[in-house]
Amino acid sequence: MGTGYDEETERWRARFRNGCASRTVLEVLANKWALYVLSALRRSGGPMRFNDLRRLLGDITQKMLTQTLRNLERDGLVSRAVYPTVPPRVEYALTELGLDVGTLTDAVGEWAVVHAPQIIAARTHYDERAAAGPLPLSVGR
Amino acid sequence: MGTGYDEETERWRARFRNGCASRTVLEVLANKWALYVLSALRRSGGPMRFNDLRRLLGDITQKMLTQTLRNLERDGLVSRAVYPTVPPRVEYALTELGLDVGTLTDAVGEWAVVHAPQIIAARTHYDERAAAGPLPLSVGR
DNA sequence: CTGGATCCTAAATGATACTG
DNA sequence: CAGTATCATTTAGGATCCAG
Repeated sequence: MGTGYDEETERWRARFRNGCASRTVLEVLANKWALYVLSALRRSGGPMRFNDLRRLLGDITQKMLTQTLRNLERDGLVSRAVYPTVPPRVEYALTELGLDVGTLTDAVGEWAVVHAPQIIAARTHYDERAAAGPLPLSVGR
Repeated sequence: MGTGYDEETERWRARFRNGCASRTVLEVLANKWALYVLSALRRSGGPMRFNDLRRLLGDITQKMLTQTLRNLERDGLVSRAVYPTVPPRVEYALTELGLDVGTLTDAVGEWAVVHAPQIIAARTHYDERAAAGPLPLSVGR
């Protein structure tokens, strides 16, 4: 027994049932701080220490910075170098993969500067209509 | 009194303090189902009814499909047309903006098919090392 | 200086039952 | 058919304190 879908459709469905590559990438980037940490490391052009990042990012807590850096390290975008001096010195830098993801975030950024305003506008418009009470009956277009 | 950063750095910090456009876009796309719903509507090339989407997506619940569609509609990516027949008939389709976001998700997809395997590999490698116990002392590299 | 450990709140997701 | 409402569970994010 099949599912009632043709083979091409089945392939399309299978693609996201077992983990879609696009979503893996989006999950890496879409948490609250990842983009900013990557951007900071990119801007510096070299390694940055923990507290330099912390100060630059301003209102990130230690915990979230640690967590974000750990995730980026785990995903291979950031490298972590520990110098066992006292006081300790830890430097974070982009890996090749982390550098490469910059081409993608640039693409996102370019699309965003053009279209994010439209999204915001649509959102505002939608919220205003919703606040005005239930629609009379949106028939067709 | 300033913050101790130069003007260019201050501009960089300000950019994400009050809402970064890239993050707005990522937040729209990075929930569990948005990408798949957009992809389904794109594939169909025309409007789709609620239960057609539901069946095609397979294991999405009614609630999550409704929620995802509402958000996409609110953000201006999807349009909703209600035909007050009985039983009711509701059709969802991509707006121009929703169609346009396809160029972005394509870019994400292309980067992803090349690099997601590297991310997965890095992750596995990291987890294996972590499971092997605390590292002896990672000096430098 | 770096960051681990804990406790807490809020948000996302999901299961289930009900309705015009 | 296309939802809404409710409750439970999971995950993300954050505040605070402590330690090598």
